[in-house]
Amino acid sequence: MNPTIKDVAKKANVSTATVSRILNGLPGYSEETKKRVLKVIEELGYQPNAVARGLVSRKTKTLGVLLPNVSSLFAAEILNGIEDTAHESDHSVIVCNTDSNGIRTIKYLQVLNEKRVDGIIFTSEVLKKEYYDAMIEMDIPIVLISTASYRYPLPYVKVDDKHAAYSATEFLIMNGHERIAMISGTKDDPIAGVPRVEGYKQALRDYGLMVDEQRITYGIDFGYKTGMMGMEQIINEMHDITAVFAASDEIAIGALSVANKHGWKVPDDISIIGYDNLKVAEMSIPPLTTVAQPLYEMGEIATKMLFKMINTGQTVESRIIPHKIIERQSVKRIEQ
Amino acid sequence: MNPTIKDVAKKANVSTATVSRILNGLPGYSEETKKRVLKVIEELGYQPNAVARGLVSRKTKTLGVLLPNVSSLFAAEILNGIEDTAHESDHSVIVCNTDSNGIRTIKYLQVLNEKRVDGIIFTSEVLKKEYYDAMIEMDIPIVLISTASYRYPLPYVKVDDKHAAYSATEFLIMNGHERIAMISGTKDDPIAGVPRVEGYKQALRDYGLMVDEQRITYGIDFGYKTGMMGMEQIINEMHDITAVFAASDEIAIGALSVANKHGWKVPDDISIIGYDNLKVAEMSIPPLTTVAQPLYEMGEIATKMLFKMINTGQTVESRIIPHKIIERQSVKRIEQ
DNA sequence: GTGAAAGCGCTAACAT
DNA sequence: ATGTTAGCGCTTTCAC
Repeated sequence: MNPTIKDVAKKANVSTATVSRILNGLPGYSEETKKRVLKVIEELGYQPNAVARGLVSRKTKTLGVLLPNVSSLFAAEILNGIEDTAHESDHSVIVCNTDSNGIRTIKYLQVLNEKRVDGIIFTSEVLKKEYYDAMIEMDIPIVLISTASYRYPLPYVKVDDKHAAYSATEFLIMNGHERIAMISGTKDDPIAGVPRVEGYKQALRDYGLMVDEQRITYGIDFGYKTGMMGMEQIINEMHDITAVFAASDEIAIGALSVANKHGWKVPDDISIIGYDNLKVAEMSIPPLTTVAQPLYEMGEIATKMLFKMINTGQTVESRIIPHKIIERQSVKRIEQ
Repeated sequence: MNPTIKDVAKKANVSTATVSRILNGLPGYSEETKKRVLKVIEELGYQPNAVARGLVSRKTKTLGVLLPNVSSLFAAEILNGIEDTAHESDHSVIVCNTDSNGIRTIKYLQVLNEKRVDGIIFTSEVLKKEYYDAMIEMDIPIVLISTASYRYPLPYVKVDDKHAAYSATEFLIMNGHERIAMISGTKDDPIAGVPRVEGYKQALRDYGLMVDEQRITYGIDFGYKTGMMGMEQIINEMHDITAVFAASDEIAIGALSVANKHGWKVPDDISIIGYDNLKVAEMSIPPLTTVAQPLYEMGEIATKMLFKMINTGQTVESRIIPHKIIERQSVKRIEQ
């Protein structure tokens, strides 16, 4: 059995109040008793019970993180940033793999509420009304990562998707490409879908190039398979394309595979630019040029925002994080 | 303010005991009062406080998971299996990124103890004496994944590393290869290092092939860079090699990149077999032949073992999980 | 500088 | 079938 504060108090001949003060650095005891109590704590191997502490203090020093897919590199890097930052401030994080499943998400929100976590980070998914309602009910600080809601006033941390997609397309254009295809993910995803397609179109328009809906391919997610299917379609149906903008690195890597399978050399026969800058981007053949989202930092920033809200009780400003192009070897400069 | 069980009791004109019984499915109330209480719970939006509950029941329904590197695909898949399984049994999981750092690990163990988690899963790292001591002190169920300790009696879930490495090497031999190099990870890692090298040597010996220490390359970890450096060395110093056994998929992918950079075609000029079967293994060019560790399932199995220990209080048998060769396109059959 | 005691929200033993 | 009550291990107010 773990010793309790009472055991410590008894053995040190003080009250539990004094032990508590010493443990929490509050004033109200002499150096001498402090020394004595600390010695007893040491001897007993006493470790305070955080559950009891949480009950009275109404602070559990734990955060909840909701992710659609823990096993993706994307989520893993964000989670890493969150966990490191939480740890620095002595907080634990509970991971919740929502699987993009509505009822599972609601279930998690309920569990996090029952466990009285101090704050929640909600990642990479569209914020449905029912989620928002449940969150409001909980009345604790919440920060969004890589998603945003214009209907609901929750602070978020994300890159400007439209702008980032614009930059990627522009990069291709600056390298001499004029017939550029795009492999998008889910067609009507309001976060990673629509805005990226719009950024792509906008860039083409701004540089006086033709926007052709036929050059845009959609998939069922932002994964490898979507990239493979998109590239198949491009190779089979679009014969004059010189470059493709992939809406994610996984898509880009799927595209790379298919290009390779068909004997197309990247970047000599076709250029590809990705989106995200996952670790795999530098491990691909050839290393992938991509527009980077600083995932780890986004997790870090969101967590710091959350702490600010937790500690001050105030709301905090959303943050648009700058993206940047990471130039590697999947895009070729071509001369007109 | 969240309503408490008292609020519910008062509004429903019953005692808190009755509410508690209804909440926990214990006998002792009429259908009618149950209906009435449930209605009040609904109206008030009451959610039981798991912290208070945990204090009295001494069960927090949360598990702690220690991982050396959350952002690796390897860890992410194990974590995924753990989280899913825990969720099925209504438990939460706290992730702890140890960063392979001793003092950080001890710190986490302490936090998990203070938070009174019901069990711990310790992953992919050598179990030091100080960790073990801290664990014993906590006196809660613990399961190891992808690591084991012969000195300490903790149940584990892992593949037989030596055997798996043997299988990989044997696979190469069966495909006609006789001069096989190996890119290992950390030289004296007792789990993923030494046994895999031994399995490799054993296979060569068993098939009457020469074991040459010069054909083994060591790195600083089991990552991409190690693979790159190893392959550089193989290309520069070992001219008659026809196949290489990489001690991890990341190593294999690093090797793939370097081979490609030097204009060596895989598998035509050199064959490569990996280890792990991460998701990236099928995304590489060419898709990687590898010996699979069922990571997700290992997380699942370990979690179930943990629950068994938690629920029965009994110890449980360690599990050696079968590995298997996943044949893709990075190994060529050669004729003598 | 220190202690007594109430209370956080719940469960469980014991009454009735 | 239902209520009373004593804790679980801690923090915190109020006394001294």
